[in-house]
Amino acid sequence: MAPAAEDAETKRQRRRTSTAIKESLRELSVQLSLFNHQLSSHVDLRDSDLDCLDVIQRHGPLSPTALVRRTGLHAATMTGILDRLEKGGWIARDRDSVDRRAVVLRALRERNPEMFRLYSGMNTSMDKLLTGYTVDELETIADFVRRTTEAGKSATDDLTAG
Amino acid sequence: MAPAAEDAETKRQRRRTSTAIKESLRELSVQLSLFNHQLSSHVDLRDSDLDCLDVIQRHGPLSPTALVRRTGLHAATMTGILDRLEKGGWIARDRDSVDRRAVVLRALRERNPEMFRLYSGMNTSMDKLLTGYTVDELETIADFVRRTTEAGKSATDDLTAG
DNA sequence: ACCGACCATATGAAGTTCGTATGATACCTT
DNA sequence: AAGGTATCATACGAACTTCATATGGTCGGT
Repeated sequence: MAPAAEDAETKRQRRRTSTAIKESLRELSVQLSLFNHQLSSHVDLRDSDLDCLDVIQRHGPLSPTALVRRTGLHAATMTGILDRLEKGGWIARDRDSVDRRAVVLRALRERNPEMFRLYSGMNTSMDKLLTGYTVDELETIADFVRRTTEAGKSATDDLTAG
Repeated sequence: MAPAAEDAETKRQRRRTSTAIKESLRELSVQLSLFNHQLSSHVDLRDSDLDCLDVIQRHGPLSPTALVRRTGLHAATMTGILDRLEKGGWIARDRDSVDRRAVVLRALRERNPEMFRLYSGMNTSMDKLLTGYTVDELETIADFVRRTTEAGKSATDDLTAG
């Protein structure tokens, strides 16, 4: 925890490091986006398709409308994304048993090994990188990443609305 | 620093936390990509355009070819991206004074305030979030973000080549 | 049983992507 | 110094993607 009061030098350092983190985070974002782009082209999908696939895997099963709300993408665009994901065998579209207008998106597992292989370089690098930290540091990092994701979600929602 | 030897319980915890970090990182990546998408549409650009703009701002001035190499995007696609960035007043294309085939890309500052405003929500959230950490924790985080970016760069290059 | 709301997708215009072609310039080899 | 090859940025065009709007089916309240 940060102490109740900090001396001037500490405050200066805090400000400098915070700025560095925010700048690096933007650079990380760019780099991950380029990584994602390479990933996409290797499996014959567009960049956002993988984003949607990830949401379906993580938070599914869910409906196209729910996915539209969560991602902020256009509904008609989503139909195209889901067409590609379905054609590629990444997801299934099931009819909702209750609401017959609705569709339920379910992630399939068939192509996971293929995906895992594309991730293996990044995965190995991360494992190596993480061994350099204490368990306490790892928990700090885990917490930071989770909370930054939350911040990203709010910021995205604000832009989607505004 | 991690101690030379860890007991079994600590090892278990380390493994669990590392996995959590990697999973959260993927989620962060998705969230940042969706944020980036909203950002892009607000300034009438495509997602990758902002990635390229960021690289030009951070590592420029540089040539289209250098940018193609750094990002792994297709050269013909890059022409389109640069057309949009130039038309929008984000960058200038200067002729290289030495190599007359070449072009040098230079970031302009005119629209930075506009961009800054779109970032302000995320920026404020991050500032709030970061006050919850000690200076030592902040440095751990800064280091982690930098090294993860490096890992991402290598992993991207591997996919681009392979 | 109606009616307004909602769900997913169809439609088509405008724009994007990417393999390949082009024209200009640089540089190496002899 | 001239020829040939490589490299630079962009043009071209076919295939595809995106998105505003339209459509047809289904739901739920009254």
